[in-house]
Amino acid sequence: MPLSHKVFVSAAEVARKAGVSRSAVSRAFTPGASISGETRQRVMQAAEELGYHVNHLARGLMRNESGIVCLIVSDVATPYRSALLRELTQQLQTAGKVAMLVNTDRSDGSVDRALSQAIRYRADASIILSGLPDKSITQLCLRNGQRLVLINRDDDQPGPLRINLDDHEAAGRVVTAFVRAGCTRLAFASSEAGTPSLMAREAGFIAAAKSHGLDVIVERYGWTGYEAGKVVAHRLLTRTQRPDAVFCATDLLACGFMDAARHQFSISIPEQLCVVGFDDIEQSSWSSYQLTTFAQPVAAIAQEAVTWLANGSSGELDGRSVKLHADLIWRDSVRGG
Amino acid sequence: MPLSHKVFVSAAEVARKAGVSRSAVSRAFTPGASISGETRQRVMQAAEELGYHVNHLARGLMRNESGIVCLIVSDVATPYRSALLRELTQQLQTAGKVAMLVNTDRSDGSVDRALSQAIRYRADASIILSGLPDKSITQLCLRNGQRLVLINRDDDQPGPLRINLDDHEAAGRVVTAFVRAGCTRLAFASSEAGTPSLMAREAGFIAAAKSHGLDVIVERYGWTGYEAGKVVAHRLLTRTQRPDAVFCATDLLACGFMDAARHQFSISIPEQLCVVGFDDIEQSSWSSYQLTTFAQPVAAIAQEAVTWLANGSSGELDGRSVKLHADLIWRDSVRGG
DNA sequence: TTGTAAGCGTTATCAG
DNA sequence: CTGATAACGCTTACAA
Repeated sequence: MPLSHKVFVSAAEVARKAGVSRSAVSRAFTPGASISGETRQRVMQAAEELGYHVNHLARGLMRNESGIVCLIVSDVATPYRSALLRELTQQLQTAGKVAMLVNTDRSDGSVDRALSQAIRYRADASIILSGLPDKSITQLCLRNGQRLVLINRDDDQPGPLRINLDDHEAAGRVVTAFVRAGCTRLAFASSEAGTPSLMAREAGFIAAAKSHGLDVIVERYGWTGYEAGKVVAHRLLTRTQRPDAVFCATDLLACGFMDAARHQFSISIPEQLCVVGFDDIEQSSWSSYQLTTFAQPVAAIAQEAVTWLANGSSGELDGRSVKLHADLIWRDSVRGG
Repeated sequence: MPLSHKVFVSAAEVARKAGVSRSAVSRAFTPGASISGETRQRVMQAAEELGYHVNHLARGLMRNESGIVCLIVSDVATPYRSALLRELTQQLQTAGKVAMLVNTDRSDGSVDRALSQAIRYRADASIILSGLPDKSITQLCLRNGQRLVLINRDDDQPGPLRINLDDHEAAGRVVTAFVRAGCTRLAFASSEAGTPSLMAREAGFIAAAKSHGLDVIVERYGWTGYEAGKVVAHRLLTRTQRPDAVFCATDLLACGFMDAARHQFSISIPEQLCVVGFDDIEQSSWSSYQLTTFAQPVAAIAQEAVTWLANGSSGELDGRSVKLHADLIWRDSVRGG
């Protein structure tokens, strides 16, 4: 138990030292407040000497605005997730907010518990990168004036800001690329996670293939990571009719897939097999992979979220649905780029 | 500007609905408080129905303990950093704390600004993963009862908990491995970041080499990442006396180094060149690299930090220095593992 | 522009 | 075990 006998210096002490009232101190630290330059100077100097910092807990209590934005995410250590996280925290900071990071696992109610945490700390908003909250808790947040951003969750509840990519359409472009490269035996490599983005990519790929008169072999395994890519590669590449083009739902999966294809099956990419991924993680640009893939517009996603948060809520249900474009980055894993 | 006309439900409302006093509500939500099972029931039900959540801003104000721990870090999107971040946030959460994430850049005073943020939110502690704070602000934190953890910063200020690895000694083990593999032309590949860990690895490597009567070629470039590894590889591998063993200060650097060596210089690893890295990021275990490297004991680091925080401060200067061991993970980038 | 005073939602203290 | 009351550190009418 921390005894912590009242250690932080308070505005009252600064006021006393500066010879002004507490309100003056408060005003000195409030951007647009009506205070004379001279008193502000005096206050600031006293604050400096005493090492005073405004208590944002108390300020948040009064203003009914904590400045905290809660980031709810699982698998933080994953390249795409951590890139998005970096972008989000940075933009949040420059917007004068502070990020609270809550890790979720894939267990039931994990996101709901995270949102409760956000409510307890009276976060101004929560940004959800993983999982989907229960409808009831979403309502609770909204009712309490806590704003919600759903990234790549493809939900249709009104209220939250929903930021999504054009996964379906992007997947169609993969088919075009494969067909142009002369591929005919298409496969889709994915995981069993079944997230909206994964489903959309799969559906879009299959639909576009069908319009070209082509079938798609779909293989899914485990969680969307490197290892899953290897497993799926084994399943796909030991078939009698081996595919000559595979769209991997994720770059991480694609890396595992390529490694297995090359090192265990001695298949050369793109000569014998074309591969496309999704996310454009850093590793995709490494010489060992040079993966053709779609770029997650992380900066744009973060900007969309942060500017929406910066503009105060205009009504109860000010949530919109934003669809962002994923650019195809051509590298060397598909013939005829 | 959010109008947010007092939306969150307060303890008073719960008290009224449950027909008890506010204190009863408070007690119902305080683990070891003296309250009868029956009233707790009544309170909890009313709270449930109203959607009440304890306001941690107010609680923190009273208890003088916010439950917030501030994580100060740059380059969050980097594999090793994000892995440590995941571990830290998870363990913090299970310890009942909540993580506040503050991103720093490499500019001057960046860490100090981050610490100010931590102070404003009255964080119970700050964990610093990058950079080093100014001595004055460190003192300010300590004086205010805010605890400090420095990870891999190798500082000697009293007060904070300092968690470091045995970098120097580990680097010595690399030399042994290289010598055993029959290597004689040693090189050290690093960046210009000049962090304590990097310096320790370099010094340890050179010292151990000298004790074997060997010289070390040192090459440093830019910031510690994949690209730097490629640049350093170019410099090292175009020498007339090409090294036959290189210790890379970081796995990310090693990946870039290996890719350049193999794809641009057609050097085979480990036959013609032995490589060792540091960190054991996920990519090091991928088939394309199979890098022999040192494992950062991220779980142990996080545990050390969290348990120290959990045990309340026993005095002003309760900081200790902890030295953790980095295990050498043998893979295929060194001959004769 | 400034000071006074009220109030934000809690918890701690102290009677009962 | 329970309820009133006084803090906690701040902001913000309101009045001067």
